[in-house]
Parts: sequence; structure tokens; C-alpha cells
Amino acid sequence: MKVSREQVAENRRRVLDAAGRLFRAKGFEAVTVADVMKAASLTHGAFYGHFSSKDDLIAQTLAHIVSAGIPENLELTRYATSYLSESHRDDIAGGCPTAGLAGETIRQSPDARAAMTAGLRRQIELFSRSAPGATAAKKRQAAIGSWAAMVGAVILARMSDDPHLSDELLTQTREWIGTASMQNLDITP
Amino acid sequence: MKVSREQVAENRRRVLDAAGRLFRAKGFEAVTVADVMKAASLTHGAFYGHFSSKDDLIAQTLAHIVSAGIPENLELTRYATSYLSESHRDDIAGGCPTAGLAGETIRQSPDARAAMTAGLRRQIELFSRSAPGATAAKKRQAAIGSWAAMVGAVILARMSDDPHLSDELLTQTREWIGTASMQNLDITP
DNA sequence: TGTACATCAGTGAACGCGCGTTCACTGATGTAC
DNA sequence: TGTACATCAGTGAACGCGCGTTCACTGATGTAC
Repeated sequence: MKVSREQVAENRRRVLDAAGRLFRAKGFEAVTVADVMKAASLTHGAFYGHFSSKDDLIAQTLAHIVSAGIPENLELTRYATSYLSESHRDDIAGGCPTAGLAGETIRQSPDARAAMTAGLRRQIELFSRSAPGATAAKKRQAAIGSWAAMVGAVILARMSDDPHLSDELLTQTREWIGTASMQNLDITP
Repeated sequence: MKVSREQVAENRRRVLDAAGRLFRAKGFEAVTVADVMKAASLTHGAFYGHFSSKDDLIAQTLAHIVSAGIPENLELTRYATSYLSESHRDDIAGGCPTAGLAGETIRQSPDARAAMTAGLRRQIELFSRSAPGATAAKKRQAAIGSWAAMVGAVILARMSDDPHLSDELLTQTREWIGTASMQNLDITP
């Protein structure tokens, strides 16, 4: 049966939200089109009215969650503390899409990689504003190094089957980023 | 036809080597059992003589490549330079299994995660020996922070569809790790 | 404002393909004598 | 050392299942009058 225009828009949003959570939790390939539609309370047949293929869904989902996830005025140190927390590590389905999906996005379509790269660029630019450093170049370097360490630490902490090692990765990376920031402030090039 | 004992051992090694390269290049799910056996110059039927399932192959392949990949006496700064090089970024099939597969290993079997965690623990311990720092705790912190940054930077550099941004991630993370190391050396707790 | 009908979002059965896995068979290996 | 035969690694056809995708149909929506 036909549904109202608002209903169509809301259905589409629900599909993208469901896909965003499912992809982060299980990866692109383990999630089926039917899984996503079921999680959005629709049947799988309706899928191709909204998207041209599963690859199209992946690219649009990444664009959807990457742009939505980054707060406008983020402060590097504060952000690192919540990013490297146990609750973020444990919330894979609702957590950072980069930590959850960057490794798999490498093998996805050009559109999917482009969406993730746009998010990466934006994240580095926002970090650069509040990053420590005497020059703009030093600030950007701190932003890049800190972001790489955060993403790597969360991925490794989630991968580790040893809870103690997992916690240690988070806390030590947090302190390490703080240490590196101090150094960046003290030296004038 | 039956083959000699040495041939059996060599076939098994060839299957694990082929699986190691294919998994890193394409991910666990995109690689089929038939792909792996073909790359090892065997037919798919012979697979179940060596492994009990595809999951078993994944776990054994990780154990195989993780233990083989880490040099015994690695020096952190030198290692970071080659790890964060363009050639390592571009050699996905032959590169670091952690950078290539950590994100997907999270959703794999307990055995697969255990193999990767063992590699992670070993890597941190080896790094700790040559890491900068006044105390053992500081050295270990530098090892963990540096390793997280290296893994994160290579994953992000491979994900980026912008070659300039990709190169920048590698070089700036390399310098950032160097800067942080200096800080670690100067301060005595 | 009310009515008649064309539109089209969603339904659910169906399709074809490729995957992991099984199995009867083959023939070289390696052991018993 | 040579021969006879049991073993068993590898072959390739086959199986069943689940996936992405298609499509004839349904019935509420929204437009034309």
C-alpha cells in the first residue's frame, strides 16, 4: 500500500539508522538486506524503492552516520577522555563509525571510502583548533597523531580478549596523548 | 591420491600462507574456501582434511602469520619509520596482520581473537624494551601509545581515498610519535 | 468540500547464484612380510 | 631388497542453504474535477 510522503522519509531514516547500528555491530558483509529492513520494521521487498543496491546502502549509511557523529566544537583532551572510555569501547553499535568500520571500508566502493574520508578530514580540522602546539602545523600534527592513536587504541581494546590488557590500552593511550601534548606546547620551532 | 608426509606438511603451509595473504587483502568473509585452496594449488575438497571449518582456518591462519611477523629485536623508532611508510601502507596482502585484520577479528571466534591478542601482547612487550622513558611503566606507556598510533594511522591512511591526506597521516604520525618520545625522556617522575 | 481514479510505497513469493560442507572414489605412499 | 596390500590425501561432483535481487500484486495516498 502507498504511504504518505512523511512516512516515506521517516522509513528511509529508520533504514539508515538501523543499518548504521547493524553495520557497526556486525560488519558490512555479515548484515543482510533483510536484517536491515526487519530492524526498520519493513519487509525486504521495499528495500529497492529506497536504494539501488546493498553497496548503495553502505555508502549512504556511512555518509549518514559520519556527518551526524561529530560534535561542532570539540576539545581534543576532553574528547579523548570520553573516546578512550570503557563505555565507548563497549558500545560498538552506537560508537564511532571510524573505529568500527574503517578497516572494512578500505575494501568497499569508492562512494563509501569518500564518505569516510570526508569524515576523517572534518575530524582532523576540528581537532586542529583545540590541539596543543605553537604553530598551525604543530597543532595539525597533534590532531593527526592523537586521532590515529585514539582510533587504533579503541580497535585494539575491542579486539583484545583480555579485559585487563583492554583497559590498559585505553588508559595508557589516554595518558600518552596527554604527555605528547605537553611536549608539543613547550617547544617553539 | 595419497601424497607423502612431507608433501602434506608443505601443502598445509601453502594453504596457511595463501589464506594469510588473501584474508589481509580481501577480509575474512570475501575470501572463500575454494579461493584459498586454489591459491595453494589444491582443490577445495582437500580442505577438510586439514581444517575442521572455515572458522578453524581463520584462527590457525592468524596464529600462523601473527607469530611469524614480529622480529625478535625491534627498535621502536626504526620500526615506526618502516611501519609508517608508503610501501607498507600499499602492501596490504603482505603487511601487518593487525592493521589489516584487527577490525574484523573483533567479530571472529574466540580462538581467532586469542591469536591476535597474543600477538598484541608480544608486540607491546618487545616495544617496551626499546621505548623511551625513565621508568618501566613509562616505557610501557610509550610502547602502547606508539603502537596504537601506528596501527590507527595505517588503517586511516589505507582508508583515505585522497593520496595527499593519506601520505600526511603517515608522516605526521611518525613525527608525532618522535615528539612524544622526547617528552617521555625529559621528564623524571 | 466531496468524489473518482491514477499513482506508487510496501508486501511477500520467487529466482538464481555462490557459498560452506560432504562424500564416493582414486591412486600414490608406506608398511608388513 | 622385493612384493602385496592397507592406508589415506587429494579429487571433483553434489547438496542444501541463505543471500541479493526481481516482480506481480495490494491498497492507502493525493490529485483532478
